[in-house]
Amino acid sequence: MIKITFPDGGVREYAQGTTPMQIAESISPRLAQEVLAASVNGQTTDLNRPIEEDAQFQLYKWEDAEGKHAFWHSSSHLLAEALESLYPGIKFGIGPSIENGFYYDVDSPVPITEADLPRIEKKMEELARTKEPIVRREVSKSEALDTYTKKGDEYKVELIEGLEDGTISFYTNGNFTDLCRGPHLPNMGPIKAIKLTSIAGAYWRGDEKNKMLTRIYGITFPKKSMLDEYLAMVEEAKKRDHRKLGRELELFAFSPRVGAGLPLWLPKGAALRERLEHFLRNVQKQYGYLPVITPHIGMKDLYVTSGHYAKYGKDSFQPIHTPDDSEEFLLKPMNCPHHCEIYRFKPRSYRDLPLRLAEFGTVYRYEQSGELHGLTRVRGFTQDDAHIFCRPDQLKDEFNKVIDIVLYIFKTLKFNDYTAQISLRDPEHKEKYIGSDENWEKAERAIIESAAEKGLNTVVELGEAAFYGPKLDFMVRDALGRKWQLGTIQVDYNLPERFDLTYKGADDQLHRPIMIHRAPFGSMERFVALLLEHTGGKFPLWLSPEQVVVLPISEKFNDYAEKVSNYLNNSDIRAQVDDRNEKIGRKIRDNELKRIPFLLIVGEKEQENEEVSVRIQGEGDKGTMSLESFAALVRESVDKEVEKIQ
RNA sequence: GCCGAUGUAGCUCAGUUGGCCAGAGCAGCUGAUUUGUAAUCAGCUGGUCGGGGGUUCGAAUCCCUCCAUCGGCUCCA
Repeated sequence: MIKITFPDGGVREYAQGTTPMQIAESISPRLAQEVLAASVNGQTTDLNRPIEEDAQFQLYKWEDAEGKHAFWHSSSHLLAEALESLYPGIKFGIGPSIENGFYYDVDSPVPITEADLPRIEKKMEELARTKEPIVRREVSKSEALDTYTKKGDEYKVELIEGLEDGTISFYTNGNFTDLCRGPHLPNMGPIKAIKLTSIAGAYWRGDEKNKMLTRIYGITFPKKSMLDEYLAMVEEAKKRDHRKLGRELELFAFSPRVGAGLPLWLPKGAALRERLEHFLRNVQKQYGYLPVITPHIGMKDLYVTSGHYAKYGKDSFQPIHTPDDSEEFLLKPMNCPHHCEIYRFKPRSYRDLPLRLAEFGTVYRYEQSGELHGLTRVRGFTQDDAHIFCRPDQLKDEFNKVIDIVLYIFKTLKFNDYTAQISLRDPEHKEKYIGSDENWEKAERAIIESAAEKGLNTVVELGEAAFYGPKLDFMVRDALGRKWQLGTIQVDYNLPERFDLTYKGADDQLHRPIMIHRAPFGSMERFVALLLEHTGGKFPLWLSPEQVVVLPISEKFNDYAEKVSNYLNNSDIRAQVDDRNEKIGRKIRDNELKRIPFLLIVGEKEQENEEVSVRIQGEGDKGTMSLESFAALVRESVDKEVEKIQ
């Protein structure tokens, strides 16, 4: 007998070789129906793999990530089986489960296009209906190699070559056998609703030097209704796409004549951006930042010195030449070298530090054409940049203060579901980075310690560091679940060395300052994009480009409406009058769709009593109040939204 | 940059076995209406069918090419 310990602490005895499925059945037949995967001693496993020893044990259903992944991973095998029967001679790369569904990378002798997806779906449905079992078999490395060499599948051969003997297993469903670690569903029966969502190219092993395979994405569910719900949710999310809202709310635009990836900020977008800048300037002022301004170009040599030219010169807008061709300039791709030169303006004392130089600096980077994406990835953008030059003993404190700023901003703007990502150097490829091992280790330690001190819930990513130093990035998802880096804090020992920055210490010796790069928004463009998607265009009152629109019932009350609007504008409230010759219902509708926070309806009653009739966006009619109390209401609402820094 | 798809009026979209002057709704303009809490009515304007080249008696429709956009991949100082 073996002892099986459950998550709630309960222990039951089973015969040696009992499978997770049998355990589930022994608990309840209903559970056995719903269970999708199990874990034994923390390792997820197949439901029909015998357990030989005492173990910690857990069953997973659809509600658990592990259950979903087993489900989707099996679905990718189902997709592969369908593909193999429809496209003889097709070769397979990898086919994992992902956050929402799964994909399989294939190399097909005939091109597969979007139009083929329904046919493949049908085949998958047909195969799933037979409830074919998924069978695991452990094989030797030589047998595995032999199988795929014979089949002529060079991708699988390459994968097997990288595996250790004794750890290799095959899974078979129907006529399809795949190299796979598992775990899987016992059979394809539970896969009831299938949707192949898209088809795309993907480099083999993620390396652009390799051949591009065809990647087919899909998602499956145990019930048709769940698929419908998922597809409806995706449709709903698309309505919050910042590119769509940006046009509808007249915030920003692009023009092919100006150039791809070069946003044009429309008046309302510019107003919004100005509010955000103003907000951040105030916060930074309280934290002792000093605003500076630097030019949009710099001599090429500046970036050679910083090391950026060697790394990114080829991927930048190419040099701007003087008329006589004697000198070369670069469109500023980053602000740091300019700020280093400000530091060098005069000799610095230890008493001057930390020196915090801040600039809303517009930079230009030649992003690959396929990478451009609305406001989130552009070729010209404005960083809410600052560089903190400090002594080693100040580093931790400065770093912590920057984290405070980022958290304050995220809290104020209600970005609650961010991920704090610590991006470290890839220890396998140190040659991709500049600077000494010692400095890298110091910098990485500083970030890890600060994040821990601030109680951040972090994930560590190796190989995601900047080439000059490690980073703490605040990642936020867009409406469709894609992750974007917003706030970033970076420790840099390298630029101070390259620019030979020094300060005179209390010991009368010259010392090297440490530099912190930081941008709480990341860039104004990306931040506004994410803010748009998170709010669906319903900005907090303090940020709304238009806070109040006054709607006169008819032309007769235009003068009074104008008077109301003037009063509000004099009280620092952004108000306008909608004096179009339209019925009140029409004006309400149009302004609601523009996400105006407050609508004031004024007619005869209001005019007589110096009152306004108030509508709150999305909430409807709130009744009548005096003009003064309405202004007070707006002021209070704004104050509530922006909590003071303690 | 790579793979695939898309591009028709300011916006959303009809229109392809190649064939009369390319359509609708919304927006815009003009007029009527003077309105009480999510679309008043009527008339009118607006398009080198993304750009260029080609095939054809004839191209929005077929081919080539460039540009832009979308979904991925790669990249992201």
